[in-house]
This record gives sequence, structure tokens and C-alpha cells, in this order.
Amino acid sequence: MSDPVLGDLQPADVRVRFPPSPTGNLHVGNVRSALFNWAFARHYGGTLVLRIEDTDLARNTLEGYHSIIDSLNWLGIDWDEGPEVGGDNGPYRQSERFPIYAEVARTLREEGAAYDCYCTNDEVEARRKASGSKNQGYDGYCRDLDPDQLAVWQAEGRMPVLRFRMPEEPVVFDDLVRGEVTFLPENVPDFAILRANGDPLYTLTNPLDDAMMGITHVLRGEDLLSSTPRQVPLYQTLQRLGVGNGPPRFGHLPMVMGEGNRKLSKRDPGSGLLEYVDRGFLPEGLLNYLALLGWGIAEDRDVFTMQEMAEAFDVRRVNPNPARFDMKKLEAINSAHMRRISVPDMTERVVPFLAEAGFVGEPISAEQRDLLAAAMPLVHERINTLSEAVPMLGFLFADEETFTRTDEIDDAGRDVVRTAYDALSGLNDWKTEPIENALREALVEGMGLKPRNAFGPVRVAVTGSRVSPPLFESLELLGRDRSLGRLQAALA
RNA sequence: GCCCCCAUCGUCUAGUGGCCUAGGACGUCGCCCUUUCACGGCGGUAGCACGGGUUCGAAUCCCGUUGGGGGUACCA
Repeated sequence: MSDPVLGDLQPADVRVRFPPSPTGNLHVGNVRSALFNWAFARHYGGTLVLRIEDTDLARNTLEGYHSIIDSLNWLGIDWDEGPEVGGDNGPYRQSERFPIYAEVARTLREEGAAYDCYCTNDEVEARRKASGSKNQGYDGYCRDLDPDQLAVWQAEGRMPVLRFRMPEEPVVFDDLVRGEVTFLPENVPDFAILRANGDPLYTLTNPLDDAMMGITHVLRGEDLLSSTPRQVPLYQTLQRLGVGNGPPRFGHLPMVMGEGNRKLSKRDPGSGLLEYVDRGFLPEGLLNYLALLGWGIAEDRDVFTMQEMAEAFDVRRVNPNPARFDMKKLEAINSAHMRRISVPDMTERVVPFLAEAGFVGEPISAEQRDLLAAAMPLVHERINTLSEAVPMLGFLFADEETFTRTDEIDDAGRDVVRTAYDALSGLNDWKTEPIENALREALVEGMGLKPRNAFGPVRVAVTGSRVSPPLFESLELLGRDRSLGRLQAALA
């Protein structure tokens, strides 16, 4: 009995692809697709192909292309064939494949699998109204066009689109996440594969390239489910013409929904990958969360690594329901990964954020690095994104001219700070423990304050904020002179 | 309108006919820990959309209804 996912393929023969369009910032829905394809390929030891779908010359940019490459690198999603790495099935950018598309389109027309269509939308619409048909889309008028009519249109200078001729039989396919899906022919009209100007359309290039690149499995969003019945006969026709091995197996992943219970679109805040990069999320955290949208590693576990996902991934276990993107859960998963990475690792990753904020140089100096390394253990369990290190640790790197307090100290607080200054200025051993002892003695015992009220004003004076790393350690790291200076400055 | 997909706590989900007085996670609420914040610990809250079947037995199978989503281009 053949494997339900592999059929008769060997695991290593699995070939999947990720085909983004370079229209800008990668969308988190696309990232989810990339991740699932990656996990699928890695699970079987197969091949992941990256293909750039840039046939719409007007909308695609070089920046978009670089952004895709950079984003995938940041995420840690690697591909085996495609731009930057090469492969035997290139070119991998559709803009470089136009001659191929033209040639295949010509063959399709010669074989009668596709035909010229001169109709305008208005004409199609008018015919539908006249006939009272409930069906949407093209009516097949030009399939067998009257030569006289053809002559008239050609004399008008009309240029035809090339349309694929859909078969009369129902299209049935077995979706890896949804089971058997059937479309009746009256609901799948003939579709354009070439523009009137001769440029190829997605409807042709996507299946054709999949066929030529030997793609065995297509894992994509559910929004493409209804284009599948058009593609299946195209794959079959291509195979008949000697291109590819027929339709791949499909798996349509659940849609990622935004807040408003709508498909998460590019315009929605929170839909672009770069936002998460900038906000200091970890790729591990984002990817882990995205995996949870439709898949789970185990009943009682939801934090895992990409490697663990690749090992366990089974496309048949993907849930078909659409999933709402939940920022709170993303933050929680990301936090879990923040606690999993080591202190040195986190130190490394935090540097660009500190540099961006102007607290450290680029590159970071040796002294700054030492200070950061010493401070990192204090915060690695109290920040939930990398960027939170900036407000948390900035006070250590700010020089005394630029240091500012973001929280206030009231009159009562000034008394506390004054007492703290007196207690600390006589201290010889500037270490955490003696500092704590001195402050406790002076403020808690001496003034009879609750720890909260005793240390709060001191914290604000020294770190500038009511929220900071632990106070006594912070004082030690800041050093005697700067600490005392800031306490004094707070009294002015 | 038409076609397709989907349907368990607010959200993501476990559950593949009896183990379910439905489990976990996030959120939320309360408590504990505590020098702030964060972490951590403990406890609570909340759900099988509805109606028919099938069956000794249904969250689980079937049908319908309702609801939600996607598609319906010379975009991808």
C-alpha cells in the first residue's frame, strides 16, 4: 500500500516550492506557507525550491526581491534550489523565463488545448445577461469562433488573449488537508493564460514552472483552493505534451485571519514580517507561533524549535480551520524562546537594537561589550523582545549629558535620594551586597520605609525609570562615580 | 448571486463512537513570590452553533439549517 502523502515516491524525491512575488515586505501568511513547505521538505529529506514570481513587471521591484532573500535568511528558512544557490531547473525568476512561457503557449495553441479569445468583459457580461445564466466567468464564446466574426475583430485590430480550454469532466483531487474536493465543469470556465500583449499570466507560469521543476507537493493557502481545478487539467495537458509528470499533490493550508475576522491583508497592521523584526521578535518565536496556526507538535506542548517541527511535521495533521492571528499568544511564545536562548546569544542579538538607539557604537566598543555582557544576565529573563533591552539597559550606556529621567521623583522621594546618597557616598566597597546593605540600613531601617518606597526613588534617580534591572546590581554596574552623580543630580 | 472550504472555551487547539462530569496553551480574574519590571508557583473563569437522523452509546458518523471564510480578473 502506498503512503498517503508520498504515494510511490521515495522520501528524498519530495520537491516543494515557495513562490513569493517580490512586491515588498513579506506577509506573515506567506511566511507561514514558507515554513510549512520548509518543514515538509526537511521532514522527508527532500528539496525546497525558491522561485520568484515576478511576471507582473509593473508591480515587482528589486527591493522586493532583496527583501525576500533577507527575510528568509533572517528566519532561518533555507532553500536547496533557487536564486542565490542555483540548481538544475533554473532560471528561478520568472522574469527570466518568458521565452519558455511563449514557447509552451504556442504549443498549447497548436495542440488546440488553448485558443485565441477576442471577447471584451462587456461582451461576456452582456451575453450572460441575455442568456440568464447564473454561471460566473467566461462563457467559451471563442472556442469555436465564426470565421466572419473573427475577421471583423481582426480588422478592428483587436488582440486576443490566449485561453485554456477546460475539459467537460468534473475535476476531483485529494487534498492533503481537506480530503476529496470536487468541482463541476460549469463552475470552472476557460481561463486566460496569456495577456493580449503576449505576456504570460500566473495561471500559466505557476503550474508550468511547477511541472518543469518537478514539484511533487504544493502546500499553499486556502485562497488558492479554487484555482486548483483550473490547474489540474493544465498539468495533465502539459504532461501529455511531454512537460512534467502531471499534477502534484495539493495541501491547502488554513487562512491566517486578522483582527477583523478577515483574511490578513497587506494593509493590515501586523501583517508584514519586517514589523516583527523591528520590534525585536525572535525568528524562532515568530516561526513557532506561525506553526501553531494550523499545526501542533503535541497535545500538551506548544513551544518548540524549527528542527523539532521538521522532525514531527505531518501535513495530514494540519487543521483546516482558518486561524485568527493573536498578538498576545505570539508574544507569549516569543517570550518562551527569549528565555530559551543563552545569555551570550541574547547579548549578541541585542547589540543592533542598542546601536540603532544610539546607545552603543557600530561596531560596539570592547568596553561597551563588556558592560553589556555583565548586564545581560540581569535582564535576560525580564525582557520579552530584544528591543525591550533598549529602555531597560540604556541608562548604563547613556553619558551624563544625555541621561534623562522618564519618571518623576516627588518631594518625599528626594528625601529618600538624599539619604541614599549619604549612605552610599561613604561606602568603600562598591559591590552589590554592600550597596544593598547600606541602602537597607539607611532607608528601610533608618527611615522606616517599605522596600518599595525606599528603593523606588533611588531607582528613578539612577536608571531614569521606575522599571529597570535589579537596583543594587545596576548601581554596581553603573559604577560609584556615575551613581553618586546621578543621585546628586536628582536633588537639584 | 454562484462555486468551494470551514465549524470544540474570547483566541489557537486536543479529541478519529464509550477513557469526556471535554484536556492543554494564550488571554482574563484571584492568590503567592517580590526592591520596580519580568520570571516563576497555585487556583478560578469560559466551549462541543442549531435541528434531525445512525447507534446500546455521539464533540466524534450522515443530512439539513445557521454562521464564518475564500474564490469568482488580460493580480498573484
